[in-house]
Amino acid sequence: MRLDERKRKILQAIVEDYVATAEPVGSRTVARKYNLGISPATIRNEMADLEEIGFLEQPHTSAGRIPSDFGYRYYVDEIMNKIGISQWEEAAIRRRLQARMDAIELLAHQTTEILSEVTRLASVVMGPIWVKNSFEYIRLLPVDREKVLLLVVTTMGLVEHFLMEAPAGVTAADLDHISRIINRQLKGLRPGDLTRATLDSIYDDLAAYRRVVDNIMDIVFAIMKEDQGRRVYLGGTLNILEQPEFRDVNKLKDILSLLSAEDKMWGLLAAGCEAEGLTIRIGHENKGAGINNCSIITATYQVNGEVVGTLGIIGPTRMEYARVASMVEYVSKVFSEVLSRR
Amino acid sequence: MRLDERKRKILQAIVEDYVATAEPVGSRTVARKYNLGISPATIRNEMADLEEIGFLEQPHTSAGRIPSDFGYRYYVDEIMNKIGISQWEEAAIRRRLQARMDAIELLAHQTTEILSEVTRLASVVMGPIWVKNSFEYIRLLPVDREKVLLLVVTTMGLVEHFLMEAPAGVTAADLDHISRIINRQLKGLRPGDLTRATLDSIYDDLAAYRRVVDNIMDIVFAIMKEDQGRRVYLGGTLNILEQPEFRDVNKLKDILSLLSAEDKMWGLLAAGCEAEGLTIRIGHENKGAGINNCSIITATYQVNGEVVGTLGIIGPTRMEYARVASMVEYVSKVFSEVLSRR
DNA sequence: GTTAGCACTCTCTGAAGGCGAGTGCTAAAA
DNA sequence: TTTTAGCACTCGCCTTCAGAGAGTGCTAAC
Repeated sequence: MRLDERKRKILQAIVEDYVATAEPVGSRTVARKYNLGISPATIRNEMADLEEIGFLEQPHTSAGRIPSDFGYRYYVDEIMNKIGISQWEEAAIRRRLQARMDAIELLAHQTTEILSEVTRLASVVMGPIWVKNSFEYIRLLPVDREKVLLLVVTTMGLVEHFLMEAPAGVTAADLDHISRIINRQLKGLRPGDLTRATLDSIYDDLAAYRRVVDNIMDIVFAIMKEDQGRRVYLGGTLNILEQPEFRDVNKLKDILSLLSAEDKMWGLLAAGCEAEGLTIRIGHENKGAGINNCSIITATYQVNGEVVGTLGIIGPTRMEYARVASMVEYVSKVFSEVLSRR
Repeated sequence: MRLDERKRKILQAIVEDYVATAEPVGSRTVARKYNLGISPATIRNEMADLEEIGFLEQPHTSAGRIPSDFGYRYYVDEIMNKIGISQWEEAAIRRRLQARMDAIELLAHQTTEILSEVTRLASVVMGPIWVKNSFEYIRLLPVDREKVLLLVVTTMGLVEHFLMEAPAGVTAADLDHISRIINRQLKGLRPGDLTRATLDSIYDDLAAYRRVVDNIMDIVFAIMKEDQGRRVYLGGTLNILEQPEFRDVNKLKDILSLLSAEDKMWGLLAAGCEAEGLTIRIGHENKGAGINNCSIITATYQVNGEVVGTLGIIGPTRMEYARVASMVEYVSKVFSEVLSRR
């Protein structure tokens, strides 16, 4: 199907305007916004033609036109310009995908999923606060010609392990040397304590192993950097749609914007951290947050006996407190166990 | 604040009815559904009292009552029965939290998040199909007195690693022996090929190491079991709320039920697997699925050159095809790279 | 102290009518 | 022959209004 230039231009204008506004596009709009040098009446004629061959549709007699599936298809195949994405966007995507995720992050994610599944509410896990946690030591174990296992152990007995690549020339003795130096420099450091000077000093001492050390410090740094703990994991956010109180679009917007504001969520969850165990906050008791008609049930969780965070659910004040509280409590118990055992 | 028994009963009835129905509760309803042996008129009097002390509210003059925040607070503190959760539920939670998640799962999750962030649409990653993948070998490396590193290598060059506990008595020689036996039995097996007989045979040969072998086979089994690949990862589902086409609650329900139906989603995504590279399916072109007005853009991803799955986004037919297609394509490229490099 | 009866209040629903956006057609202009 | 201006017409959206229904508060009787 071949369209003349003018029809293509009009189809393009309609598709792009509709994509941008989600409103049916009228002939006047096309004439005004896209200077094609023709009058609305002419455009109306062309639009009638485009409708006849099935590229446009009218929701009702006196509305503008919207593209049909076939119209989009033609647009995609014949009209649209394949725009590339910017270097900046590419870099952002690449960086995010290559960022290391640690085991706790994974587990937290898994936990939100379970919590929201059993409670049918939106769930939250506050990433652990590591204030009382500090660097203990790393170990490097050769696995095969190109792979080395890195273990990072902290005072709370948590172990993170990573399989990394290493140039073939690095021997077991080299690895021993590297880990000794790093351990001496970092021993006892808390998240946030890692300074530029320490890093430089390590690189000086290990100049010969630049590539391997790069890899190691990448990981150690990711584990030790301060803001890592300030994460909030969300799950089951779609469950809130099931609640009749959120039929109202405005209330929905309110709670969604709260949920996606990490700092506010952090504040709300940290409040539950004061007392060990279960906390139920009903409606206005969640002060500060711009939410009404919502309750939050949280329970603290522990790593090796120390309270390091909270997890729980958010739902309308109208909720089955007894059932949900038991669920939250139990999940926090198992979560603590699983964390402590690693 | 002390309430007499009858007021407690009435408050309880109202809270529980309102929790269940989300409708203001009238005196008639309380009298009919909760046999308290008193008439609606009496209940009305009591309700007026409860409203006066702030435990109940009236949305408007001639509606039933709903609990206030204080009412819920009293209910939670003084009335509700702390019901435990069933053993069955406990077991389910525990099982889910202790289930192993492999590295690909983690990466897939991360990828959906990135995709939906850059496109502002709901994103999907179809878990890899491992048909052309088979078991190559495991390696067991002692890490310290109680920990052993398990590496599972498959023909596509993928390596999964796990840190597991082992009884102190197991020596390096033992581990060597164990891995030799397991490797001989499993070599070349595909996902789904692992039979009961093979398992039994392994346990026979390694009866002495029952506990360690249990741990290992747990992991290997998780990696090799057939349906593992049939997973679909979702991300950014809340983004669909931003689209004006889903203001309509029914359309919203439609797409949400589609998104949560894993088998249907799998079908839709597998369709994009036929041709390597980018696939754009507009509206009705997504046949079979009960969705209208939705388009799906997917791109295949590879592990070491082999196409093993697809990832992409779902949004209204009204979408910025050019921009979104570029994003999906680029993410699939980086995802392939990251997967292949491990 | 409890209950039946009754007037009253307030929301919800559907119908009716006005408004406005946008079309299709016709006839004139280029 | 193509383009444009003019105009009547259509149809969804919004507001208004009345009737129905649910639930209350008050009063008087039990």
